[in-house]
Amino acid sequence: MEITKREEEYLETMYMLQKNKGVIRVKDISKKLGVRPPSVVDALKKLSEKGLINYEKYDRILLTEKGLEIAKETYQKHVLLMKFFTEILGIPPEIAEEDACQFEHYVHEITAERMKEFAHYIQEHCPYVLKQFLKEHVEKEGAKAQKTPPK
Amino acid sequence: MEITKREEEYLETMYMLQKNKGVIRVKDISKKLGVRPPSVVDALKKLSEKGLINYEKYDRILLTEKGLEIAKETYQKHVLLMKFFTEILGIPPEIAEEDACQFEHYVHEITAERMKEFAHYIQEHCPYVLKQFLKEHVEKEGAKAQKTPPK
DNA sequence: CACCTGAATTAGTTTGACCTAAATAATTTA
DNA sequence: TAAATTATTTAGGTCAAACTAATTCAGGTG
Repeated sequence: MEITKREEEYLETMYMLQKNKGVIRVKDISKKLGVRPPSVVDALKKLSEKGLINYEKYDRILLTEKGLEIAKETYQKHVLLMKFFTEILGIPPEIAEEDACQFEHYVHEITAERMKEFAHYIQEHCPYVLKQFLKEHVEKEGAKAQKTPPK
Repeated sequence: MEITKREEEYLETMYMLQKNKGVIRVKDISKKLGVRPPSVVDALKKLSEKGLINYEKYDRILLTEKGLEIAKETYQKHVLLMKFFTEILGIPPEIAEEDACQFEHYVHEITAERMKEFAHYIQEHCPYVLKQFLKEHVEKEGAKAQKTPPK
């Protein structure tokens, strides 16, 4: 049984809900993924058939061992990509979030790993150059974040 | 009318065929995208309805102004991502190719642009650190490429 | 010029992922 | 606890993107 990118997304979302709210509800998945509740139920049934979650209707939803594993892997890639986009490239969080949310499902293991290594390497070996790059390219967001306007 | 990621992919492929072979054939699109010819024909009809290509059955296929524009944009992102993955991260071309092929359809303009700027910045401001990073992380491919084994 | 082959197309299905509207279950509250 | 509200589920679509099998067309060759 193949697992689709979208199913990965569902698993990751459920994992995060579990972590943050302690419980996984259809409504919350629906909200997070921007789809209607019936679509979530469809997905839950398929994930259940594939043995990635335990799901009985009107009952609580739980990730299985296998589902959890996939969710965690995906989530880790997400975090790693977010760090790269925000800390190295200086992309605003909302945009980085969207980019990461897509790329996490496609990026090869080696590429993800290399991005992490690169980030560390640069942060260690030329932090000043990185700082300078960010300063030169992140004026707008810096300005927006400014709570007290210069008088 | 919305344009899908997959349609973008078709346009990009046709653009490349046009550039390389001078003519766009169903069979070649089929081969490049790894789908059967009828699927290509389906796609061509839709793209034609959306005004992105000129297509009459059994006739030659041409990108319209609008189709060409989208194809070029996508292609440019592809090239840029390839450069980043191979020249900055040292990812092997075949893998970089696959990553780029997906990400090019999702990445935000700002992120793509920033990657380009970052690449230039690093190459200019700390080329030695970059060289060192690549040397330390690209041993395997280097070894594989070695035609004459050290005796 | 008729035939053959390979390319392109049509017809008819399938699958994933979504939707709306309507029904049912669970939970809250008066 | 009965009624009202909210959450979840079912039923019945739609749409994009693919597929196979069968058909039609175009170009080259005997």
